[in-house]
Amino acid sequence: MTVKTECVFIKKARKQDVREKQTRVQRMCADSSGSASWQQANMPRLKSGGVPTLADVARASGVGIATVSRVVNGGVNVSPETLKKVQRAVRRLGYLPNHAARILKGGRTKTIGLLIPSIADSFFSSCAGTAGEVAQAHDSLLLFAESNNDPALELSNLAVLMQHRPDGLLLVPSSASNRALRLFVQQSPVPIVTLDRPFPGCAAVLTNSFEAAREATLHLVGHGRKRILCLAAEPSLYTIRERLRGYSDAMLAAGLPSLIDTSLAIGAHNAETLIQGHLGSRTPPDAIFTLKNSATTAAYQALQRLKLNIPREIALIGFDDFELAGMLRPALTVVQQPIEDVGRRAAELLFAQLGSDDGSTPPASLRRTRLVLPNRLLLRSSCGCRHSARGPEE
Amino acid sequence: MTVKTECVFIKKARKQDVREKQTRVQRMCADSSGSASWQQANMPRLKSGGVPTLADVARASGVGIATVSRVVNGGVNVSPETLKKVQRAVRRLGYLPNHAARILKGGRTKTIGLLIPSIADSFFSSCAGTAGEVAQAHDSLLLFAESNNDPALELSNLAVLMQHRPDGLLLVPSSASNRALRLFVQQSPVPIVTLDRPFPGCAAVLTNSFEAAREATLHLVGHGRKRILCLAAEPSLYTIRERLRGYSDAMLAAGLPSLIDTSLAIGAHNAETLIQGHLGSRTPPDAIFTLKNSATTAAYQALQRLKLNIPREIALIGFDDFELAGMLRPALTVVQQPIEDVGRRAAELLFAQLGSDDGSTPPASLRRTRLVLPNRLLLRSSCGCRHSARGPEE
DNA sequence: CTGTTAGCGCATTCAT
DNA sequence: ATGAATGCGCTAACAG
Repeated sequence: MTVKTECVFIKKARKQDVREKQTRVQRMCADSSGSASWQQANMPRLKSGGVPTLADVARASGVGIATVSRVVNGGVNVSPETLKKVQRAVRRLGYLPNHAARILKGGRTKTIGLLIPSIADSFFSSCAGTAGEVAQAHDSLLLFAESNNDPALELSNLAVLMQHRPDGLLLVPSSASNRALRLFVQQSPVPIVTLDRPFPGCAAVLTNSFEAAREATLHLVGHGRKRILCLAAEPSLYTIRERLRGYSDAMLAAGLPSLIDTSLAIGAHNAETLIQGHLGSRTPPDAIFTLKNSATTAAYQALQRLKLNIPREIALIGFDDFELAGMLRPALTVVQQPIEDVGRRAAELLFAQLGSDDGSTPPASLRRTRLVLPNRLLLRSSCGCRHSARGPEE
Repeated sequence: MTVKTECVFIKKARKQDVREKQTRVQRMCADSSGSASWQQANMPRLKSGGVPTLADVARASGVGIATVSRVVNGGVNVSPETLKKVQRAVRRLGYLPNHAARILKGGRTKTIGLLIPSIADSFFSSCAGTAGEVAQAHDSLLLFAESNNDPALELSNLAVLMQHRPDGLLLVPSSASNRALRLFVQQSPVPIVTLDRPFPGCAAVLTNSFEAAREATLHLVGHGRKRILCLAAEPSLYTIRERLRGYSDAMLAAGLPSLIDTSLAIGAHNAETLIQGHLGSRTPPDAIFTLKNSATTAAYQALQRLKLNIPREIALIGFDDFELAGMLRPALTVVQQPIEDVGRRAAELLFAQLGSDDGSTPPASLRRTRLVLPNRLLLRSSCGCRHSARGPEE
């Protein structure tokens, strides 16, 4: 017994040591009188050392631990007096329930994992924003991780994410053919909703890239453009592929030859050389359709430098709107994605699958839902349209 | 005993029920032969029902629970054979350590709380991005919450955040005079680093708003501008106040009258009316200095609509660079903030305070560190400078 | 090298 | 209305 006492003491001492850095109040007990009451002297030492716990509040308010728990969880079956008393202690000690302990009891963790290529990308940060709103409405927090579109990183970060036992997952899969990810999805213990790109076995919230690209291309065709250059980077991405498909489909339908260049890399300089190359060919393009925001700005920039008149000499349509697209000279015609809706709807779909806290089982059909949000061709000037500069959205 | 058995059964059944949605494999035990071995029939049911645990892996690989733990944590003091055996079981079951349980043992949670006004704001999402990189380097995850610059929301979301016991906090305080937040900071069990705005008692990573605003204003003065209108929204924010101070200081030094309008709200339309008002006055401005990104674009837009020539009729300098600032006609001169550094340095500072996992106590001086990163006046054309269109950064 | 065990803080049951 | 006791999954301190 003495041995055990000794052990306990050592343990407490260590813990004390560890928490010292984090602790504001250090109720000393070095002066505890003798060893007769080591337990009494010890108890408060340990308990008050770190972050306050239920037990601390219980002791401070002179009630049982269960009572405090009841108070914290809504205060049912607690007499008004004790309620007050405990609440005061809670405030005084700055008690906050330890989420980890709650999780361990098996309930929801009230967190949603969000795995996206990059939070610095405005597309994804917008999604994250609206998804976060929805999460907040469900009293949940967002747990972020980035994949950089790198399947390996994606997987490892996914593992880290899952260790935190999120209730569900919002995912922008780097590739649909990722074997390991596929496996993970199949045996995922929590519902997964993908954004922007589909993944087999997952619910998904997408935009109709194909149709929008098709429409945009046909719009250029309608302006009499014959040689429409389609400029893109990262053709491995689902959205890019779909847009390429839409472009090709339209060109085919119009009986025009597809001009696709997916060799565009990051950086405007490359774009300029690249575009210059195309312009110098014996059959130069009379329009450019860019499939990505960075491509759009790069192309615009390059055309500016080359002193080409937009849209007279060469028309331009970009995929994805951006804040200043309407402020440029000429204002850019773009395909506008309902970005914020993507994040919001995805989060809503996820929480729908989670069900309403109680044991209600939501319809299994949700697990395969595929939501395709419509894009919109935002006509401004760069496509050749005569655009009044005073549109409502500028 | 029978009663207890009954209870246990019910409990398991409930848990089973709850986890049913999340479970892929449902090893049935409804056909378990008789009730003689209900416990045996029950054990595997529970254990294999939900997410696999250490015990599951232990059973599957025929070793003890501690051994599995050792394997998972680096595999020291484990024979090569058992190592293989356990690792196989881990993979087969798809075991992932339950983070909550680890937390409960008192260690680091490997999460950093990030409380920012809005993740959709490119400034903060960039910060978040680099902060996330740092976190990832420290094997940590970012836990996001938004405040919308609303002290009340900030506080409540802070509470939610803290329940997850992050190891530290990255905070963009909505206001330095928030009493409750002050109190929280004082007794926070974890280190806090603020970004973009200081807060008493916290380490902070800022940019030199005052000096930069002063410099920008003086630059306009140097171009011979006399009536420089300073346009801003949300003058309650620290950064805006500092920039206003810098502007005023410069104007005073130049012997010019300060023209400040902080009534700018969100939305370009308002800006136009507002600017029109100023232009119609008997002493119209010959330059505008905007203190915020949205103000800059709004002003630019308004000037475009009013057909005013920039910079001939009116010069423009904005605070905060943005992607297309160099692509506009004319290219905008702006104060460029080291946004990504802010996030990175703040995170680094936080982890420095956290110490290197072991018990090493980092210098207490870190807790009060105030890092002021230099802004840079990026001269383009809108200020009146003759700007070669082929600068390296365009 | 390996298994057994004691809590971490909490919600929950059961007994009062 | 209240308190004591249990166990969630895990790590760390032991005993073999």
